[in-house]
Amino acid sequence: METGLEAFVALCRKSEIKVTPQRLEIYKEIISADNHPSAEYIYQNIRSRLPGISRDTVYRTLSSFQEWGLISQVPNLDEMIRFDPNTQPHHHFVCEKCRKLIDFSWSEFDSMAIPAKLNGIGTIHNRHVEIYGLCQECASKEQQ
Amino acid sequence: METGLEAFVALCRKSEIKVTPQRLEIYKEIISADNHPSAEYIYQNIRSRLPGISRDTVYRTLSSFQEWGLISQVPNLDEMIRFDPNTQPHHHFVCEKCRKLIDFSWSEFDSMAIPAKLNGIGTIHNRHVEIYGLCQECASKEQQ
DNA sequence: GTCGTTGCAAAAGTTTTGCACGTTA
DNA sequence: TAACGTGCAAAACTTTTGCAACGAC
Repeated sequence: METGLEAFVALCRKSEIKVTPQRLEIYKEIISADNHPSAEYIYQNIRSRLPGISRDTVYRTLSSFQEWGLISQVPNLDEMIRFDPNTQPHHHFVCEKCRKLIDFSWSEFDSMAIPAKLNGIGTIHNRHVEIYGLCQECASKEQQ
Repeated sequence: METGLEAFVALCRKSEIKVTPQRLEIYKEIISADNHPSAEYIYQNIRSRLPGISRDTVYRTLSSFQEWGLISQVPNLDEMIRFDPNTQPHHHFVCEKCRKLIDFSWSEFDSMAIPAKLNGIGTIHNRHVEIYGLCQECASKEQQ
């Protein structure tokens, strides 16, 4: 925890990023929360310590932290909900550029034993793979 | 296509669900679109054929279709973006009830060859597993 | 003092809800 | 005709943006 904060301040000094109370609190909240918080959750939790903070500071700071490689976004397809006429369990290839989704099956994965570390984690219902990359169309456009 | 539509009408008749022009168009759009469309995409595409249709009909119909098992939602953690202080590639266990996320690594999966079917699909950058279930806390509450 | 950051306010975009009217069976 | 479905309008909620004031270095 301490180490994380110190590393943050050191990185800022080195990278000419200004250290502000808001950034410190947001960073502290993310590394101490164990639930992969959302922007709104962070905002609500910080308000008691920094009463004047505004939502947009939280959003902008999180966006900056991502840019600087301090945090990452939990993989999520889109901000929009998308629908699938295939109601059977299956996996997805996701084009990072055009967001096209291609279904595929992977029986070898489906029948694979789950890591031993997950034994006491709870009840497992199903599993899903997402493979990210560029689809053929986008990959060929990229080369031009 | 035809078969899908006929099956839809048959299911409706059997289940005392009313067949309306809006429902038919929305269903047709989903099964013919190859891109796992969003509600907004479906709305925009149907408007030319059903000029009077409203957004909320599309949303409510999609919600009904899900309830009836005709379509599924593409797996997505939440409507909100969530952040992760762990910037290394890793996988997630997702509790379906409290939405808690637990990180885990799975080197056996990471080094597994990707299905041959995906060979010509494009450029692959990375892959991510999501395991869905109930965490220990929620599973024990469930039993009570 | 300079320039990056912040707060405020407003807006954009997705999704939900209440209510009166229309339509299906 | 009875019950369900739809359209309209408004609202809730997450996220983004423009601008003036503030604060870190």
